[in-house]
Amino acid sequence: MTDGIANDRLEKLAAMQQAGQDPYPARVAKGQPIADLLSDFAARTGQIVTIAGRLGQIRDFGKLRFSHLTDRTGALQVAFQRDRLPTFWPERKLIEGNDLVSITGELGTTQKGEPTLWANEVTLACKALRPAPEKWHGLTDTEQRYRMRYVDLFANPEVRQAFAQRSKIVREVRHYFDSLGYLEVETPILQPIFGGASARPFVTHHNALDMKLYLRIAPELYLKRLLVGGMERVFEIGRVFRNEGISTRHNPEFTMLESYEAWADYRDIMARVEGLFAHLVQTVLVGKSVVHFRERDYDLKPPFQKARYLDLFAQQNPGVDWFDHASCVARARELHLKVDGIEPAKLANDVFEATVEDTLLGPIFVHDYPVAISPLAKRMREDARVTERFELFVAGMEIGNAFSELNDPIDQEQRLREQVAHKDDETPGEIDVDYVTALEFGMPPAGGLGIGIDRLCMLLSGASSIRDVVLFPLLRRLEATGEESKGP
RNA sequence: GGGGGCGUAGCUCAGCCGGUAGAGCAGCGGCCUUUUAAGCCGUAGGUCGCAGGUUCGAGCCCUGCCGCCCUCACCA
Repeated sequence: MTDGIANDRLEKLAAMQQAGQDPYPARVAKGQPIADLLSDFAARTGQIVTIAGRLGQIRDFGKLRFSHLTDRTGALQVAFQRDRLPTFWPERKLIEGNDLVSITGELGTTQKGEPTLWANEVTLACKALRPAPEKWHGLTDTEQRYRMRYVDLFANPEVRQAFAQRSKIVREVRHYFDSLGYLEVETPILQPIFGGASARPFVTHHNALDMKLYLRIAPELYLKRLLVGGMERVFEIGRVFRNEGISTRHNPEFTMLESYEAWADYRDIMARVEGLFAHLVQTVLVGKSVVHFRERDYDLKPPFQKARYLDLFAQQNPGVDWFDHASCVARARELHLKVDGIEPAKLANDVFEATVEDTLLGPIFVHDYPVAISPLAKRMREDARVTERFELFVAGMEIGNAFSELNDPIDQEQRLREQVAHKDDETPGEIDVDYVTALEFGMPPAGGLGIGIDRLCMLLSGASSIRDVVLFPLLRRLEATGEESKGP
């Protein structure tokens, strides 16, 4: 396993150990945040301070050497001067670029005016046995960046920044719902029956109970049980798992926000979504509501456009009746879509996706979806063929999905029964009877919402691939070779 | 699963028509007290993704495989 470890670094490590120095001390002098030092640097000139972090490449001038030290908040130049470091100087070469160090010294500037810490004391905090990637380009090979994200993160500051942004987005989403009196809850990830969406699940097994379990594809059915229980405003931000293809918009595990609010309908939830975006624009984007995503600009400042699902369908498919199977089949053939063995409702929706989705630059709310593709949504008062449901699209990408929740247990059971009857790989094999029972106890009228947090992050940070907002995207395991195959 | 692209030193990349494997950075040995992609001199570093094949000769051509990226399909 010494592959990639430079020999000279091992030699330096051995030299230090021989000299009685610990290359991996448990504790070193803690550093002050570099950003704090830089914020009022002029006033701090002459102060003795300690900073700690990773050392950059060293620029050597004989009796003077420069480097930069990076911590979580920023980077500061460090100068090592022979005359200031009588004991450290002879062994200065044992500490090199990419090592983690704690340095105490005096703040000052160089002749060129660069803020600099003039080191008086240097302590190795951790010897790095592998060098940093190339200083100018960083790590660019995408495969390496994903497989060794830890290197990507320290070598490419903009990557650190992107994930700091993700953290901020999640925090502000949480803050928004919190401020509306929603309770944050956690529901089962291991589920005996999967439901709440349409996707193939990951399957696992509990040994002690000898029970088949699924990793959740959505938390929906559990969250709505909480509405029955009187928790009138709840939300969950958590991982869901879908055993589907991988693409720039799909990772097998991703983060979903779901929220449910009693005594609200989908119109109220639409307002909540706009409120959420207004909040994110203000906090995360600091007022700059236009984001650049995949070669285009999008203004995320509400209010958003609205359009009926069936109107959009009719616009792009003139003369085609969504509810008439024969006419949808003809249109699907025209579009070279798969027709055989596809449920009529799914086929009609496939036509919608093929013809409409790409045109939804948005942000736009598409609303009033047909019942057949909305098994958990309440029917519209005016037209029982469609439901009170909307999806939010930006850049042709589905960001959110919401509806007035179906709370009629009899209608719900019927729809679940139909689903199971037309079961495919993505339908639960059985009805979640307990969920129907819960509805029988009475669930208040409510509006629910689901938002893909990863896609939201993509949009807000302009990342064109979901892998750029997921720290450790799923990759195929590399074939173990020889001794590397030995595991713990 | 289909189509396209890529894989060469630790990193970033060259490598022409098939003819001894290259550079920069990082490293190592020197010189240098104000650099910040420091500079200069010297030095070391390779299973060219893997396995076959064609050829006098393969990083380059052919076949298969592995991995990654893009794209289409799939994925409400």
